[in-house]
Amino acid sequence: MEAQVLSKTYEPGAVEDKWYEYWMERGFSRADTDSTKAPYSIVIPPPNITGSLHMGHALNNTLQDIVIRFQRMRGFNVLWMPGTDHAGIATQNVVERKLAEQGLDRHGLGREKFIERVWQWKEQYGGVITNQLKKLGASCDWSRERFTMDEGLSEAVREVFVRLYHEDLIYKGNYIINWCPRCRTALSDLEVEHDEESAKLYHLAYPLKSGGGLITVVTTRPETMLGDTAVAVNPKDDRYLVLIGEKVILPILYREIPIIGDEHVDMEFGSGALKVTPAHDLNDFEIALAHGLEMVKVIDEDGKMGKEAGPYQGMDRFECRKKIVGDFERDGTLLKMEDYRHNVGHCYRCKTIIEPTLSKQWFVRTKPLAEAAIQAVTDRRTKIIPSVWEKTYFEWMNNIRDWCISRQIWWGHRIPAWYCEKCDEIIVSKEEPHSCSRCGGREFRQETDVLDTWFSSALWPFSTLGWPKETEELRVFYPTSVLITGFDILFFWVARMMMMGLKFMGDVPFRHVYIHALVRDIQGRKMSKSRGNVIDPLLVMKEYGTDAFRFTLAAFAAQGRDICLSEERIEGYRHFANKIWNASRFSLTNLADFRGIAHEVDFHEMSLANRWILSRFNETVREVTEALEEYRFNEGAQAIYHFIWHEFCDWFLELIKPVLYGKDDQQERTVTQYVLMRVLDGALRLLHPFMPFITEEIWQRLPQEGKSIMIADFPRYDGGLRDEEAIGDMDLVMRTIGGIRNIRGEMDIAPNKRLDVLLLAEEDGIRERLEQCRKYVIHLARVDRLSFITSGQKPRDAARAVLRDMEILVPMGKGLDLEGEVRRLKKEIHKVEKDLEIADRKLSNDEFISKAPEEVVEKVKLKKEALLIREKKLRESLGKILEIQGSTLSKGGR
RNA sequence: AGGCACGUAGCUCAGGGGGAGAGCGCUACCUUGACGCGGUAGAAGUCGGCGGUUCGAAACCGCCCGUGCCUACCA
Repeated sequence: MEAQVLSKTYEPGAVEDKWYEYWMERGFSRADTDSTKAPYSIVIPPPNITGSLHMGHALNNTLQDIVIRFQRMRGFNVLWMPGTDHAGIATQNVVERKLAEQGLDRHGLGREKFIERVWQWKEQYGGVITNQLKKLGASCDWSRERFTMDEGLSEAVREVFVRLYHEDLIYKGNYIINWCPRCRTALSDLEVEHDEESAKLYHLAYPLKSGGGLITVVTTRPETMLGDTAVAVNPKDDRYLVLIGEKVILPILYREIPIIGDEHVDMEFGSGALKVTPAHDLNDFEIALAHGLEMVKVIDEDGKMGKEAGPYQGMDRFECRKKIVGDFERDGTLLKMEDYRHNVGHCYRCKTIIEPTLSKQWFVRTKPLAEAAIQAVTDRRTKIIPSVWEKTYFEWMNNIRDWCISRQIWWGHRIPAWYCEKCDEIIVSKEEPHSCSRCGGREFRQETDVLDTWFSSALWPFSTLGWPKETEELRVFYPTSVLITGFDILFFWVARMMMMGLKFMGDVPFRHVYIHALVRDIQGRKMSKSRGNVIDPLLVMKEYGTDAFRFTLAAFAAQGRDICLSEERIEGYRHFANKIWNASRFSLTNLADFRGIAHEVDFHEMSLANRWILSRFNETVREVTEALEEYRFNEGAQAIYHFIWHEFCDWFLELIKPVLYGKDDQQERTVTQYVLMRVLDGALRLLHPFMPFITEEIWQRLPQEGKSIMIADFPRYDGGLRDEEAIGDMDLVMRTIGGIRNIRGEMDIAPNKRLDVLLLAEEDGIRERLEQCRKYVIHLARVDRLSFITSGQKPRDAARAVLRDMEILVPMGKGLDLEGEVRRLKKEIHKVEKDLEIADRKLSNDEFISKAPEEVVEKVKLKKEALLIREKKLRESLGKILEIQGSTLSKGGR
């Protein structure tokens, strides 16, 4: 017998890289456009090239890999399309910071040189995250890896831009946008984070032009008063009605501005009079448009006061605020200052306070695109899972606003628009134009703005497949099967892919959208570097093994919104991996001399243990398959966990040990080896999507011919293996053994002491069934002699366990702990009585009898009968014990 | 301000209209020839509170309390 040499514990570090390389070298994850198999595809949410693997990536990609491996094993032609995102602002910031360390800045370098530097940086560090994904086991088709700025994708971006522009779905316009003075770029609404902050609410008095009156306005940003071009009041407001049409003298600058009536003004808030600063507030901007007001920009791109700011020119906006407040105070026109909490917008990248600013930007007209995207989800061409997110999706889509897509940075897709040097005509085309369509001029300057990073991301599901070319990839793999992502980018990304996919492909980009939770720390906080609460997935993988980590993520994936990762859980699943390892070690040792079976064995001829485990395995196949089909990762994980540990290891392996060790029945031994082999192999396959590495490591040692478990068939449910009788008989065995063990525990009997056990089973068939599996009971409960008795033969001095269909007695002689036994029996009687009470209450309720479904009533009746029998037996037993106790006492035994 | 989640054993969390579950932790015992990263047994919860629907609610509905998140142009 050649012994397999396996170490006593599973060491993940030693095998993970080896198998990943093996898979990749042999191209097991490669998709094939010529395949006759049905296609199954997922596009990865492309991580930023600046990124390094965090918990969110780990969860997201683990779930994708589980689905991908599952579907691949089920026989689909699988494509998992990988790639990375150029991450405009983020990447530019990183490189700028690096330059700053060398005392350089991008302006000194110039645009071209700077972009060159970014590409260099990308070559050097951009692959970090993809290597980390490989560590995680992600079975992407790396031969197709794409980057949002590579040539093909850039062409797709230009194509889309040009087509949208010519359909008037992209326009350039003056608008108030979110400006980050530090990044010096416009941001979309989504890129602004709102946080509640403490501030002051200033009450400022503006003098009326006609005579000595004053009107009070209220603001949190006094410095913007320099750009005020009106004061607005609600036309329904009696206090101010007469003032509408009057003029106000703007303090400090002494500009005349009108008092206007506008219904948007809230009469309840502050004084009910609103200072209108169209160039620095969205709301004011809209009022100004409606009333044809002037728009005066007083804050510049760098956050400093501009030339319209009069005496404050050149000051930082917050310094200016202090100064102006001081000036008002001095003049006695600062009427009040109160504490106030309100939301302030911050740049999502650098946390600088956003300055709403009037600016000329490029926009996508989103409403026409959104209609189709709403329709596609309404009629379920794309299904959002879990469906609660549909509501959020609709809410946003229905209230969508035009999308500001231009960014004043350098790293990104430069907008394909050119301005004629002679007449300023805008020409939008994929390549630089030859001559101006209006004046025939031949000199052009290209638009300097680049596109929002999410613009190229929106095209990802088809641009990565080769669009605008008509490729085989598009034909086979579009629409993709599912998109798996966190809810934090539902609007940023999912919604926009829906719009673009429908617009340019004429079909939804994915059939399903599965939204998973975000990973938070143990206090439920979002993990972030600044909070210092990050758990580094790479360290976790190193310490506990990738498989244990992946399994933990899958097991946690149920929660709606949050996953608070606990290291104890990961440790628990490391133990699970080790358990699998050792069960396999045991199995392999005992399979060493297995040479296969001569001919197929009839399932119904097999031993109880064999039929039972095959039947249970089969059920587990069904559970795991159904769970994964519906993205219920935690349920799949739990089903396979329970099967392997608590059925395969706890019971099956223990049950078959005598068979494997014994030499007498070679036929049963061979069949059992066969079943062991089959179930172990099947369990590994079921587990493979969750734990790819350990399953491969073990599977390769099994006597089989396959190249890799990764491309082996996923087990299929087999109706022929369903065996209710085996399940029922094993239940009897397990309860009997449990009863004996319980007595052992309660009576404090040493585990290795062999017992004489008496079974009283008078019900029909129970005794016969138990007779057939007595060997299991004898072995696992460490029984010396197992005898069946009738109720007349009950010994007095026995510890007993009363089950619903039998009694287990262990004669104890003098060793019987009378008091302990009395206590235990009383406790059980109490429990039974309580259950009886509940059953009685139900059965004596006429309405229950008449209204509850028949099977429920029947169930309660049966239960009551069983309880009554059990109660009777327990009382009998108690009586016996008390009798002994009484006689012992009367003999003066105490 | 609106909206959406969540509140179940000491901890982390499943489940979900008819007998309260798992893992970890805890207690006791066990080096039984795969595994002490193990085994066996055990203790432990008025399923956030109050109402309602129902024959029956931990689950469905309403309100309240607590927590978290998302959306929003109240200066």
